Amino acid sequence: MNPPQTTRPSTGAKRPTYKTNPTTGRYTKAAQKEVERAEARRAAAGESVPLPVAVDRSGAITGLAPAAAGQVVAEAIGRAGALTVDVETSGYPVGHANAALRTVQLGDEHTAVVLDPDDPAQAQVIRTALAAAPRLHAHSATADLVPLAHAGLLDESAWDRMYDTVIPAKLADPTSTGSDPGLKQLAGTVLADSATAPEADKARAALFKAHGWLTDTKALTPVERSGWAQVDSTCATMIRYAASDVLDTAALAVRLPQPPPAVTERERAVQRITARVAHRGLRVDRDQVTHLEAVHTPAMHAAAERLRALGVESAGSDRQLAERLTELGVTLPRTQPSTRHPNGQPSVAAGVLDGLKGTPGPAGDLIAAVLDYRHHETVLTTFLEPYRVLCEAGDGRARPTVYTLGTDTGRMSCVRPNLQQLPREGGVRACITADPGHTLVSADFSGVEIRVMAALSQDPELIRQLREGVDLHAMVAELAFGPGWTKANRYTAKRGVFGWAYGGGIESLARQLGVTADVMQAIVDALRQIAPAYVAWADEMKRMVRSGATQMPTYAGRIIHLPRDYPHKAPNYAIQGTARELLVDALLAWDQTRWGGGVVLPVHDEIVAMVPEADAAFATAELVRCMSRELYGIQIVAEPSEPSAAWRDSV
DNA sequence: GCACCAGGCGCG
DNA sequence: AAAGCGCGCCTGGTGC
Repeated sequence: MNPPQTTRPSTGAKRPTYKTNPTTGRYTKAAQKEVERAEARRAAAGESVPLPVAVDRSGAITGLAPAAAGQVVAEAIGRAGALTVDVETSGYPVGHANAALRTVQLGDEHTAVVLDPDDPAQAQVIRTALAAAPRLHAHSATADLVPLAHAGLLDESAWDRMYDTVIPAKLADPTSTGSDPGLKQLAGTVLADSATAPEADKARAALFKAHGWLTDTKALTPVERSGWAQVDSTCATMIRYAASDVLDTAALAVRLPQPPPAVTERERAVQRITARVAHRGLRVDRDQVTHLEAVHTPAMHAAAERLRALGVESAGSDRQLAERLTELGVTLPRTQPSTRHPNGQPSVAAGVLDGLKGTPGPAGDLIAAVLDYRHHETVLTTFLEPYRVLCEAGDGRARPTVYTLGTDTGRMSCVRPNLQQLPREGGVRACITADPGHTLVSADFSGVEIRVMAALSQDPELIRQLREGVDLHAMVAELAFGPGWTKANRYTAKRGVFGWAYGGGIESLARQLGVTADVMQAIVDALRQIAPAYVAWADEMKRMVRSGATQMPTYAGRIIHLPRDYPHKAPNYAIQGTARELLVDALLAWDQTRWGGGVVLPVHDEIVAMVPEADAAFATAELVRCMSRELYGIQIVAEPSEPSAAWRDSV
């Protein structure tokens, strides 16, 4: 093994020459400032050390030859029996023109080696180490494995060996790990004083600030503004920052409480399945994006014009809107009090405005215009524009990351882009398409919440209704509104039942539903009469939390951590968390079919999967089979959608 | 000019 | 005492 090189001072860029005053020979004021700024930047960056380097927990940096780096990594694998991996990128998503893998960090909790993947010798070290490690650790592994796979440094089979620290972190009681699963916060909470990441991140932030670079970059952030793209990866500050993630992740891997192996394996399996969409992506139909933009853009502008004519200059300003509506004689409710607004602010939310839609005169026109404006604005800015950017700045594919334990109930979440929140109507979903020769099949659980309610509470009446296909919401509507109940009454009853089942108060729900407290009370009385065992079960859940029992095991063995300070949330956590396990089981079952290796997208109670065109009908039937099962004697049922090359509206 | 918050809204 | 639940992303507005 080569002896480690000693750390050496910066060889950085040549210092620029500055203007001096010709008579005095001194720097001008502006030049003086420039000198100071350059000095501050150098100080924030620290010395520069060519990669690869090794970094220990004290932050000491040791320069290495590539072969020696491989040796240090091999020793870490030997010590830990696993390799912790982390990467730094340019901050742009894979597929984007500016996407780049900048450094790769490998090691254990004692030593992290920072490598430059652009150097062929170091790339080989990375490849060899990643292939050799019997186990891999990362925190939020998708962010590391996807860029590594795209750089050809590993393949998706690496998931078979990945033990993501997010899994034990999110399975643990959030009061012990903090609600934010981000590594910096988690390391600070779990590792306390021995954490290296929080301080390293502070230094990194100071460096970005000294250069005026952005931390929070978007797809359209100019590359010269992005700190992640611009920063010198060989400066001590970035080396320590990069290394700290490995050091802390490796430490977390051995310190986080380990769930039962069967639970861990189940979570690893579903993470592997949902990671495919992040690796391979789904094709965005640019023509559909263009078509919808051509509809929504002029409509939004027209609505903004109407708003101006009615006295609201800035169409997106809720404050101006509230002011104008008040001038026109409308009384608005107030939002929740906060530190900034101790009395709340006048609320102009859709729920409020919907109830005022019929107001005669300019106020009514104003409300109609703003609801119209908001709709078009949301569709354009939240969905269509980001999709267009994926086509123009990227390769036309959306590669969302699915967080399989994204929420405190255990539900999954989805980011960059969040394909779980696409409008059900209006053709936005059709922007997401299958690859040529393939089709999207999908199915959703029917009435899964009510079925889980019945399963958990074992309410005999709910069970009977589900078996006989009786409409609970219609029964509630009949009891609450009388025999002449309407479809609208049934919808109100449905919202009331779920709202109350999840802990809502009569007054607050009545306000949300736009009914009197008496009507809301009648809905609740009806539910109590129809499903008393369910109501008793919900009460018992809350009582348990109040008495300190906050751990509810699901049928799959995962513990749902009920929020100690909010007993009224317990029934919802139990139901939502149990329904999540049904989704996991369906994904695991789907993975055992012949389409198992393909791209899937879970959407809480729906699964979308890409399959070869010719298989559409059979695959749909199989997907329904994978989603169907029995839960505590209750049939869990799935409803297929028509297969299609583009994701279909859901109504 | 950036980071952060609140309100709002998309989904389940 | 009472509190519908869970998310992610957008804009406007504020504060540094």
